[in-house]
Amino acid sequence: MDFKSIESKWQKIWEEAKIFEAEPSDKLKFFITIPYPYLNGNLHVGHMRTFTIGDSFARFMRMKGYNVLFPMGFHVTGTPIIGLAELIEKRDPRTLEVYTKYHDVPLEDLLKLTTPERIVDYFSKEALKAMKGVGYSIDWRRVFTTTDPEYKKFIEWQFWNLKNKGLIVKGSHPVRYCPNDQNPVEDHDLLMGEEATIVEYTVIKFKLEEDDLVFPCATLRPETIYGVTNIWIKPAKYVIAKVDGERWFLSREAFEKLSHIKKVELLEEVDAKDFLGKLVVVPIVNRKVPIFLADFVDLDNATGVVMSVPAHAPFDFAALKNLGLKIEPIVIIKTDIDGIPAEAAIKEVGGEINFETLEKATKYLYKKEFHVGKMAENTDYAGMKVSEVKQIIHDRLIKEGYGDIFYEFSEKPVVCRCGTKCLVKVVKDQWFINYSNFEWKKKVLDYLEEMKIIPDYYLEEFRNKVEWLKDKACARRKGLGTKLPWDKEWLIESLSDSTIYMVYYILAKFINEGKLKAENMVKEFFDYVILGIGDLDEVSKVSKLSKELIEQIRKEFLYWYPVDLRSSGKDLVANHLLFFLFHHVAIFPKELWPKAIAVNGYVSLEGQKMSKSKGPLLTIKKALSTYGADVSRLYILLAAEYDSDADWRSKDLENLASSLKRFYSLFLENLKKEEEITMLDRWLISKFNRIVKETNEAMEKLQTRRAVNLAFFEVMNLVKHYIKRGGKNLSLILDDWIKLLTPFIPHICEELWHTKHNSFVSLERYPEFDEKKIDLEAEMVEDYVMRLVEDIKEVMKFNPEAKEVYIAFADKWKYKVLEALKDGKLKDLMKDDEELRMKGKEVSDFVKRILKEKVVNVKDEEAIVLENKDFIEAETGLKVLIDPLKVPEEKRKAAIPGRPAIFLK
RNA sequence: GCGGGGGUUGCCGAGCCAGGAAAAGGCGCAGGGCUUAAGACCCUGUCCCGUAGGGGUCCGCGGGUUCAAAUCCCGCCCCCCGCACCA
Repeated sequence: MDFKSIESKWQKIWEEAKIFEAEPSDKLKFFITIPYPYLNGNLHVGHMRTFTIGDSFARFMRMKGYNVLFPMGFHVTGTPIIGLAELIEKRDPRTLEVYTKYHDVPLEDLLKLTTPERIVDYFSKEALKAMKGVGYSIDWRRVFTTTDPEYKKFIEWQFWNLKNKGLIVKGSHPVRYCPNDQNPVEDHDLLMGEEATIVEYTVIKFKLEEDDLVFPCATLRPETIYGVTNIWIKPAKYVIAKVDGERWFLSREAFEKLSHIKKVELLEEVDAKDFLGKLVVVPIVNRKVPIFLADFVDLDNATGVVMSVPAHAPFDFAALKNLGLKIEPIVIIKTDIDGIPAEAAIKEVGGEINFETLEKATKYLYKKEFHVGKMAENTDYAGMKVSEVKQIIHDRLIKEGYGDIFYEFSEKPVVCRCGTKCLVKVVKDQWFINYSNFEWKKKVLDYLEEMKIIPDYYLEEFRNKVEWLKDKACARRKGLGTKLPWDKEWLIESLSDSTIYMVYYILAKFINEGKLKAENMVKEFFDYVILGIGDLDEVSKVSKLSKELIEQIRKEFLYWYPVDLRSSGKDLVANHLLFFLFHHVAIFPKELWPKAIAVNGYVSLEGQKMSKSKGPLLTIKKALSTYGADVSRLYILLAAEYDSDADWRSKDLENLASSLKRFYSLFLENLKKEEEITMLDRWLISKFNRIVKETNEAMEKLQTRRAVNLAFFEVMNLVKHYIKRGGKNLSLILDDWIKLLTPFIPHICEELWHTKHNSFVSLERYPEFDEKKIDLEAEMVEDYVMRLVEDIKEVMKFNPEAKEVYIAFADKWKYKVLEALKDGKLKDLMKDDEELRMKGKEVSDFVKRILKEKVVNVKDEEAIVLENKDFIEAETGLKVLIDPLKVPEEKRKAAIPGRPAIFLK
């Protein structure tokens, strides 16, 4: 058999029969969406995981009787595609290598992709091919690309809507910036320092006693201002610069950095030594403290001027000690530490005074004081928590004119791909989406409690992320996309133009049919169709669309919306999925907010992380050509559950492929008609029915791994057992088994289904649990036989020479006692039954044992053994004889109902 | 640092939310079958002990609750992911 030809055959037939094209009907609808992929490369098996989970669920719901809409589009807005086009144009060797080697793009094709348009065109065709090749049940009439003119109209409408609601604001914020490229730098544009984050230092202005020269000390612990005893500068050259109308004493590096944040003017260069011993005034505290020199001061960190708090900063403590200066540390934070905290911290981590221990001690103390520390009596905030006071003092300093902010990287150096050291720049007059808006957040938080999050522990993650979300810059200077309609200098950033586009799938069908054009898509049109606002006659007039069409679109929108499930990779939790919620909550009435979100994990390759830009990468194209669609689908569903990561291992794929082949031929070999129904057949039906139940339960929770495990492997085990036991009527479950597997391996199932039927199994009803099919008797009998075989085999270990096995069943009285015990009438029985009373001890031992062991309760043990004699003999290689007399008495006595005595000879 | 997830038998990975199996499944390994042979496939075994169906020790570490804990509680150690203006 050739799975690949089966797959393309059914894909073609499905497409021709249009069975996945969804139209409103009187059935219950189910609208499932997966985030459209970003097309700066070919789709890979990571995409395949997310899409396959979605597709299996879409197929499952379809078979459950829902009218399922599963659409797809392509995301191309933003900068990476432009960047890629430039790199290809430049014939960048690394890019050419990655795209030919990992993205499977033939070199001749790749070399042509020198413009964003060609890249979009090329990869969208490839993506379409790949997705169709996996057999996704997508309604392809609704496909679109985010640079379509109609899409831009939609985005413009969305942004006007947000703006009118006051959710778009202007502001400034710090970004990582390359002074050479004069552009913000993204992670993948970095040579070094990807880990670095932007840290906000508080700058505290200490003024020189004799004039107004400012010593701006940068600190992460503004609350320690009460403990300042001196300030430190490095014995080196500094500069004096004009900053905000003041004269600041700064390192040369700090001056450079500051020049990107605010207007600064270099006044003169000075030598630190000239300031040694001069006095400065500590703001708020109004204490005069001296300036000292210290080598540990880093000119390239923040301002290059630091304040000294020996009681709470191990470096300061050690430096003062080293200088032999008699300066008394001032303790201003209380924890459980006695004495001087900095000193204690140094002791705690090892005592040696060197850079490493001081670093460790600093970290230790910072952590401790931040979490459990309280401000001491000699401060303005006695008794308050350090964690709270920190912010209060920071704000107070700025408010009173003694403070400022300085941004710095947490790790250094941070180097751009061009080789230049990056710095932090504050971008001004930027457009933001006002996610920090309290009421907006509140609405989202409240709604989270109502919606379904899969897996459920992600609810907590979402709550936290909503709290944490700050305003987001939503516009850029560079990239593909839609211009901000009220400020055409700016392009709407790509995470912001992809938040409510699920609406667009409903419009896209009409657009692709040519019924709806960009020129029709005016504000009134969207307002009416999406929000139900406006007058139909008026809307028809300004949009130049017929009233019928407008009404139809409105109706279809209301039929399909809201989104019932958005299923996505976990990388989108802290960004897209949040924005998706925020924008829905802001724009739509509550009944149109999304119902559920599901999150799945990544895929690695033989234990290695995949990377689009560095490799390794396995494209869907390659996976399909190597393993085929159904094998890949089954594998990726099985590889991991929920958000845990899956590891793609070719060895396992191969094994799975042969299992599928076995399944395929097993099916074809067992098509023949049923013979008489036996106890074993009843067992098969009963057990299968249990699996049907569990598979349904698993799918309802989107546990595809569990579902596949049950529907394929567990059933396979049943079938193997059944055949080994001599079962002849496998066809009893085959139809249902095929249906059970259709969401996962639709092509093979469709092929096998058509050996007997003319319908599409993709549209059949999914098997449901049927209580009546549970057959406890048949299950018990099977358990009994297998237990007996197991026991005989166990004993065979000790008597490998045995030729025969003698079986003796438990004495009659034991069955009587068991019955009575079950009915709770054991006491009565013992009273009435003379024989049992005689056996007092024996009876109580027996009762103890059956309470401990699970008793298989079957009716006629002898009949069962006789019926299965052939099987037992075949399994054990022993001759089975029912002859109590040949079984030694002590063994016979040990027999209990359901577990006969056996004796090997 | 903050937040989320996790540490299970050689490996991967269920089970733990609803406490009562040496602990599913797969891989690997060993033995057997099949085959001219290899591969594939099928069967059996895979913590330790045991000449009778049994016993013992196990689920990051250390405590606790319980007749009973991988499963509940407390403390500790370690690992992974996110922290943005970027898709």
